Amino acid sequence: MKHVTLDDVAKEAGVSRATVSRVVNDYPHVSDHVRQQVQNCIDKLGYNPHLIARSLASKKTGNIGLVFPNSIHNFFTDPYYPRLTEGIAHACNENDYTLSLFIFHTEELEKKLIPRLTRGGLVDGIIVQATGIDDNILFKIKNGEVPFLVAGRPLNLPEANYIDVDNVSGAYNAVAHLIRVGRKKIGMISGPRNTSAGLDRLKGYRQALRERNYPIEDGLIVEGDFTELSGYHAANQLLKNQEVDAIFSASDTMAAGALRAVKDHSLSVPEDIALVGFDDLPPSRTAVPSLTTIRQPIRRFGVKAVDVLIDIIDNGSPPPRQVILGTELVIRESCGSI
Amino acid sequence: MKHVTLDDVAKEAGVSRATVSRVVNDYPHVSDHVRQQVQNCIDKLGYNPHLIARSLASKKTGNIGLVFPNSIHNFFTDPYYPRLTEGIAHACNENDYTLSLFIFHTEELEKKLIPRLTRGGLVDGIIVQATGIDDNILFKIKNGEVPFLVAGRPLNLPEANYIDVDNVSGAYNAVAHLIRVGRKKIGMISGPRNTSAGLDRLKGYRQALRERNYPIEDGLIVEGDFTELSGYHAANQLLKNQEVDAIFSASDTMAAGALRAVKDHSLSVPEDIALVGFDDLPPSRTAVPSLTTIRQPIRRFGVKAVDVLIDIIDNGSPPPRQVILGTELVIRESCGSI
DNA sequence: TTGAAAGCGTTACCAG
DNA sequence: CTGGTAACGCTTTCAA
Repeated sequence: MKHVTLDDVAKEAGVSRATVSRVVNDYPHVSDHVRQQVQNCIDKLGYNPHLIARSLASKKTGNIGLVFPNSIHNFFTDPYYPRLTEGIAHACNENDYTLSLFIFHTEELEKKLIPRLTRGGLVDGIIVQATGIDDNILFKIKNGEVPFLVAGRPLNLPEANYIDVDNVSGAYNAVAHLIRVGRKKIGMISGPRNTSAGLDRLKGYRQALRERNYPIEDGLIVEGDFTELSGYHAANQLLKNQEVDAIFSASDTMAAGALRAVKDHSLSVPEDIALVGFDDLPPSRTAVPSLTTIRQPIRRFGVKAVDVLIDIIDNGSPPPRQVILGTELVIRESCGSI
Repeated sequence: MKHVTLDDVAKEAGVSRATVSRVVNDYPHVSDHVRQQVQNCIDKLGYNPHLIARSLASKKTGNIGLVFPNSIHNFFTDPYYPRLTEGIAHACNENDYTLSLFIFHTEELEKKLIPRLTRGGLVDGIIVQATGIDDNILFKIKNGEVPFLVAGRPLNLPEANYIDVDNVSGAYNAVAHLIRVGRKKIGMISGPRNTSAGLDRLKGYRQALRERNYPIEDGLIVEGDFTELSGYHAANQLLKNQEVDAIFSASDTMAAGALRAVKDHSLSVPEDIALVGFDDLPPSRTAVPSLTTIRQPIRRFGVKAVDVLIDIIDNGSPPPRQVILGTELVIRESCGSI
């Protein structure tokens, strides 16, 4: 079965190719009568526009690229990324864009594919998850011809278009809540200090303590890498060296590890240790005890990212788009306030 | 900065466009001397082939579509899908294909995009995750012009190309192991009976019992939907109505729920209840107790899927490709045999 | 309101 | 081994 082309329809309807094109694309300046007749032929022949040909002629690919650099090694371990991906995919479909997914596992793959991505006319725009200080992938993308948006505040390219959640105020609210419910010594399991999420959440923690005149001790802060296991180790360290009565974890996944560590120490949450996470991923709701956490609108984040990127594609890059989404404190059992 | 084209390079090198094309695509019949010279100009001008134009001329898009129909509502809740996606994405990149991701949340979206996908010349092939008996999306795709491969055994299209793990023998081995370690009454938390994974794992359970002359009782089988919560409810039901001393769960995620239920009943794993899961997802290793489970090679599954699809794309569809990957019993603490 | 024709940047065939 | 040239299927001016 051969592909039906614009020409076939034109011939069938006895009009020119241009006219059919106008009908397909809902352009004005076509008489109702002709439009109807052409539409009939389209239906009759089962015509579908050839998207590649359209791209070539119109110089728009209708594709958006989503890039995870090789610094993301926990794509499937942390539910955050799938959820983000889902939101972005959904929004792309809604906006008649196709989503191309690039998960770079190695630097070689990056080297090979970035040029193709940024100069190959493959995509109209790129969303890249690269907030790390050493994510030089951003510079490579920046040198290309394709507009891009960073998911998260990019530490090494402050002037780039980006979208992020308000990590500082989120963390601040988490810690402020722990103080409010009477906890005296609050430890923190931070994220990696070479990522903006890690840094900003730590900043919020410090801000809250400072504001209430709590001492800020280095020993109270242990760095994790957003994995469950690192949360477990960090919490162990905290429990062994410090008499904390609360822990703020920079992610739910690490909080799960912390919970495990607390139990291993024969302590209980929230009686002995109040625990607050960050993200509000699905497992946190069903955990025992259920986890108090900072909800970030991951799915909305994805949708908004696509909106902003499309705006950049359509309307040109400057001024820089920098969007911050709010968070929300979700109180459950683990903080001991209910 | 204008895009550098084949013509630009040709002019610069003083040869024809055709020759440059041959160099770019590593074709034979180009003298070493000319090849070298052209290559220099390519590097000098920073030429990158325009992939869309190439697609149009060569009638190959270099794109593979990965489709999750709207029946998949737990894309980000169950780590299985992200992991699969990652494997597929990786394999695509390795093979110089681009992966287009389609997550259909609604039937309307399916209606709108399937034609584009199967007749729009958007992709060279499709991998679709749709094994359910009522996944009519398969028929729509089948009616298109694009070769496709089903991830999992498609219940309603047995003659389709598909790739799956050996669910029957995997489940069989899980239950046989429980029998081997001396359990007498083995309950099962099954998957949905309108999916092949649900059905086949149930079949393996029955097979193992029958072979050892264990009675097969309906009351011992409770259906879940692969979510943690359904595992929790199913286990509760099992523990309330039956004196089981072992539970085989058709997925790790449901096993996590079962573990929670067992603890709620003040019973312990593995002393009172031996527990075996299916999948071997990362959290199962760090669970307390760690989970005995059937490991399926999810990542390899994705890689193999791409291999097979590319084979179909290159070499035509018949004969049907039906690939079954093996599984492996991973013995940890929860079955009580160590 | 419609049609003719010139691209878009490649590939692939046919001559030489 | 190399060059000329016709596709590929569509969009987009420009004229009519």
